[in-house]
Amino acid sequence: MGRTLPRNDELAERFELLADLLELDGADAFRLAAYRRAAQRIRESAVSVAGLALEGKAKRLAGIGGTIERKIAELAETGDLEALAKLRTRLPEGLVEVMRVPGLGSKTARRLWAELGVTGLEELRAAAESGRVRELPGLGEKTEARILRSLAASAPRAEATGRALLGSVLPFVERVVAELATHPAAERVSEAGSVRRRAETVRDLDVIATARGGAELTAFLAGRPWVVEVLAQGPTKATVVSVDGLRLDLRVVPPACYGNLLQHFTGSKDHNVALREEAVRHGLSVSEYGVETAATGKVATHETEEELYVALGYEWIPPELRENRGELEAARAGALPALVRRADVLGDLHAHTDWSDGRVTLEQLVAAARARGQRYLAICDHAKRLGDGRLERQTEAIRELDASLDDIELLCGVEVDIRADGSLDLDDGRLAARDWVVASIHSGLRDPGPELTRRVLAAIESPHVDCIGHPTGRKLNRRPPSDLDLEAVVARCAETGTFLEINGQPDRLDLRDTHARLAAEAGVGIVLSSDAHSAAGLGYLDLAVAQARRGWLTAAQVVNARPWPEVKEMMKR
DNA sequence: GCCGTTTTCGGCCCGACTGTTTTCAGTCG
Repeated sequence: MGRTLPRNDELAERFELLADLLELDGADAFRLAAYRRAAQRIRESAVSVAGLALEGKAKRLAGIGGTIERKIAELAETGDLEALAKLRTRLPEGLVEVMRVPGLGSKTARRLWAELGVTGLEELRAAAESGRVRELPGLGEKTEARILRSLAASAPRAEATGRALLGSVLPFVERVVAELATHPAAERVSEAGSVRRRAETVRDLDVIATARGGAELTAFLAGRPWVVEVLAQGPTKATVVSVDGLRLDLRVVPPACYGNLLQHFTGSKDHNVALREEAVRHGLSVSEYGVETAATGKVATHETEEELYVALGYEWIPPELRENRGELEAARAGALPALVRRADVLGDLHAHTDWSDGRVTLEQLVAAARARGQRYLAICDHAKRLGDGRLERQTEAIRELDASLDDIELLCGVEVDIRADGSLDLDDGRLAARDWVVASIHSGLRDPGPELTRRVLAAIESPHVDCIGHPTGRKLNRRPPSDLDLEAVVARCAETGTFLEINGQPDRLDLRDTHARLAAEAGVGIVLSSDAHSAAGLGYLDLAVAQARRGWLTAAQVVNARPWPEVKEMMKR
């Protein structure tokens, strides 16, 4: 085998840089948009796009044509792009950062370079501090002050990604929606934006409402005790900052176009752009205020999203699918999947107690699971904490508790480590006696892809391993996914009948949406897990369900959307 | 640069806000 192929995120980064430099170079805006669309498509792809390009198959991805396919192949073969090298000789690369300063853009950045010699953030700061920025025609004192504010604010923040975990904000948004709904002036209130789409991380929070008296409702929001700062407040809009530093936008809209506005503010941007482009081809112009028929100039409004999508020729599309990943075509054909719902999931197959690193007793965890209506629960404490006969004693405790309960079935599971050599940290005899076995990698996550892949494939070959836990080992905002060859893992899971997990821990959500979709389409059973280490942690199952829905999964593709006896029949052993 | 149920050429979502302007360009979501 020759050089290793560039990863999708590495390819995407190259094309994003290419687009930025082209923008600074004054290239046609549609060309830049094409590179950026392609970059996003590559980043989201569940399969190696470099691999596809070398086989001439990358063109199958929407937004990638012959030119970009050749450039991907060039990157895979030479490690660089001629186009990029050429631009670098013409433009200072630091100008990209200047362009990124809020309020500035490519045009302004280019002028700052051409007229003041600014080639990076340091020179920008110096130019602003010495009052030279305000001397350029079209720029003034306010712009100069804003640049200095942005530079001061962004320096310490550079480390953080600035995006909050869905799991950490969702309960808050739900509380805000409920609070607003209790106000007498409120009529309809809904979450919107990336939270409504259940994106794994979000930058800010959006809520929209209809109301008799918008000013009253925005004033009510601004006066909530958890609000520490009011950035804007008027009759139709308020922006506040919460004690946790979360920015929340409330928009109050007329009832007649509630559907149009909810759709608009739910996004995603890519979904809306694609939807509007398609509408234009049908002689319709879509905005947040309604749908205008170009020929007559008549504007139709829609009280609900359902009416809006139907008027445009689609089935209503669940928010989790609105990422322009094929949902518009499917909705037009009436071929959207019936997504798995929370109520479909009958049991939880991955939870911990204080027999290992959980923070609750077995009894407490089981009580919480019963309160949530779980019909079965697999106790999966770490094998390495269950030596010296503790595994056997825990088994007894689980069996005894199980015998005393008739509304829930308790399973003696285990989470085993996949060691560096691919072996498991529990012997075959004990593994065979478990009801359910999750195997996970907890070490060497930065090792080269081929090594990690060998380890996971070895675990898949074990007749006792039912499911691979948090397969890529990523921690959102903290640790990138490992270089595991997921395509190879998926293929072998499909052949052996091994399941893959969507781990619902807020910072894991692993598998991610596109990988789950790839695996399920290949016929691999997907297990939705809380990986709870506490009673409240059982609620992370909801996040796993959300991620599954973003991965287009139906109940039939979810292993634990079945009663336990049927799960047992699906298992490979 | 991509794309096609009019098109292989000529389109490419739509509106709000800001700062700097006398009518708009740039930026943002």
